[in-house]
Amino acid sequence: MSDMDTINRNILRELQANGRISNLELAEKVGLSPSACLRRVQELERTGVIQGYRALVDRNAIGGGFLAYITVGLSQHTKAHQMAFEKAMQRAPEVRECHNVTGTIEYLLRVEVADLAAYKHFHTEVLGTVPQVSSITSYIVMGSPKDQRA
Amino acid sequence: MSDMDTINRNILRELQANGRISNLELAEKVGLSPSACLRRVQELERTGVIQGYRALVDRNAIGGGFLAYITVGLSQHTKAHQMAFEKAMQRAPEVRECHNVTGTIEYLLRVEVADLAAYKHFHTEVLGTVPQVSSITSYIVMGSPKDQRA
DNA sequence: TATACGGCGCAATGTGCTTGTGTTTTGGGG
DNA sequence: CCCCAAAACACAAGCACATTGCGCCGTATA
Repeated sequence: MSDMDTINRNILRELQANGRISNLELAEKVGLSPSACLRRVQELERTGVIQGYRALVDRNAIGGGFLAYITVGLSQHTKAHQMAFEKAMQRAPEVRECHNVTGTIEYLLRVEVADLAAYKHFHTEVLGTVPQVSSITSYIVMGSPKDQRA
Repeated sequence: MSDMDTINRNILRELQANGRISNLELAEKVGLSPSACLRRVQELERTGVIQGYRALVDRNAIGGGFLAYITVGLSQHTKAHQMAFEKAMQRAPEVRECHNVTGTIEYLLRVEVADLAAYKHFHTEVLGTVPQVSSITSYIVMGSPKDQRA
């Protein structure tokens, strides 16, 4: 296991801010030689601390300008029903995140679609056709004052 | 504006899956020469379609193993109060996302902390000290069957 | 103190990025 | 149907960077 010293924390912070920073620049920022820095990054990747790298794409530019969070309650809480629901969410491309949560409902979804019409389609044709869904509450995102998704 | 043809869509798809793919490999996957591919990527970056690159870090490895979504309702809906609340969220490092949403509440937060104790601290010391907060509902994430955050 | 070990810096090598240039393709008008 | 202009592409050279082997040093252990 790679120990979490200050240098590693700095490396992760820099890579979270800019995943494509060159190893040279990264090494300088954290105060290491390029080789030592690279070895630490590779170790972090190998041990799974760094799970991968993603490009951040503007949703509006690719027809995903409509964003909503949805809470979903199930009428039955058996493992089989949960698995069935989760499978359905896996298949739906509009669903970007599906969290199993505590509270008055069971699931919290993040849904990205092109527009309100597409959202209605998802709401009725996708969520509406999954059995055991007992409650659906939509929270349409009007803006995100803070968004550090990575 | 860079037009969204099939090649560009493929480029974005590949970069969302692997933000550090080499330009050579990316070019081969989308069926272009390396130079043409690089020019398209640069154009996408220049026009803001690609907003940046991030490393995906395992939260458990850096002491952020406790994840929750929180819905927040305000007692007053004036612009000044909203701004004050958003400012407070900007300052709180535990808050990774803050969405302004429609519905029975005003805000949806994504909060990442180390453990339940840290969560309690955030709940009482941070959220509890912001005026105009009238309702707080926590949805603690037990698992994420699907997570395509990027 | 001797020794083993882990982490680091240095240097050389290979790989990929990057840009200028010529070529091909595409679209509109004669 | 052909021609021309503009955009997109492939090719190649130069260069920067990633990558790896090696020796050094500082620390822990017996």
